[in-house]
Amino acid sequence: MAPASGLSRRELLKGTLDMLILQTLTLQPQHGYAIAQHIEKLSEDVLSIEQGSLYPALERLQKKGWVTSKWGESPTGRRARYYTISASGRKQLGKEISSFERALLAIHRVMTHA
Amino acid sequence: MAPASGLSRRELLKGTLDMLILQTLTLQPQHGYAIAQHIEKLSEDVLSIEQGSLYPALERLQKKGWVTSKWGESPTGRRARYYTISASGRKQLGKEISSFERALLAIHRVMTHA
DNA sequence: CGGCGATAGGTAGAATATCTACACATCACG
DNA sequence: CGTGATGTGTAGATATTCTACCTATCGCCG
Repeated sequence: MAPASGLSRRELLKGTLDMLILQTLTLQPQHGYAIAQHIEKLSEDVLSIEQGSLYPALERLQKKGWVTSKWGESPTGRRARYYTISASGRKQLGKEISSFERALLAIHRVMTHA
Repeated sequence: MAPASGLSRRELLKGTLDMLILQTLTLQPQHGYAIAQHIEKLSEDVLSIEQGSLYPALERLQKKGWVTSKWGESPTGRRARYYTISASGRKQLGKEISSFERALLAIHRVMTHA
C-alpha cells in the first residue's frame, strides 16, 4: 500500500460507495477491511476506499436496514465485524444501479453534445 | 417546470457538474441560466441543475481560471453574465473526462464482479 | 390593472459524503 | 523489539450540492 512513487491516485465517483459496498456483499458476507480490499482489487487499484469513508458508510447502511452485522472471526483469526446484505438492501442496490445508469446515460448525452 | 405530479426527479452524479458545465461551454459562450437549460434539455430532463448549485459552481470555475465572464445581453434582452471557457479550462475538461472514464471503467469492473 | 410564470442572477445555511489523520489492538516476521 | 499487515473505529476538515430564499424585468392573461 506504500504509495509507490508518491503518486496518490484516488478516484471514487462520489455517491457510488454505497452501491459498490452493497454489490460486494451480494457475493458473500464480508468484514469491512475485506470489502475495501475487494473493491480496490477488482477496480485494479483505481478506486481506493479509505477507512474514514468505509466505516461511516457501513454504519449508514446498517442504520438504513440495508445490511446487518455481527462479530465474527476473520480467516487470520482476528475479530472482525461481518456484514450481510438484507432483502431491502438488495432492493436498494437495484434502485441505485438503475439511477446510476440513468444518470450515466444522461451525462453521456450531454458530453457527446447529442 | 411545474413538478407535474409532485415527482421530484433529480439525479446528478456528484462531482460531474464542473465537467458538464465546461463541456457545454465548448459549444459557445453562454450565460448561467442557458447552461442549466442546455444540460437539462440534452439530458432529456434527467439532470437538473439548481441555481444554488449553478452559480457557486460558475464562481468556482472562474476562480480556478477555467472560465472567464463578462456582462452581456441575452436574446430576450435581459442582462446576463456570459461565460467563456479558457485554454486551461479545456485542459481541465480533458483531465476530468479521462478521470471520469477511468472511474467509470473501474466501477463497471466491480459491478460486474469481474 | 394585477398577478403570475419565465427569464436572469444571486446568497445563506443545511445536509451529505468523503478524506485526512489519528488511536487502538493483534499477529507474524525478521 | 520494531514494523507492517490486518482489523475497527473516531474527530475534524473539506467540498459539493441542495433547499429556500431574495431581487429584477418582461410578456401574457383575465
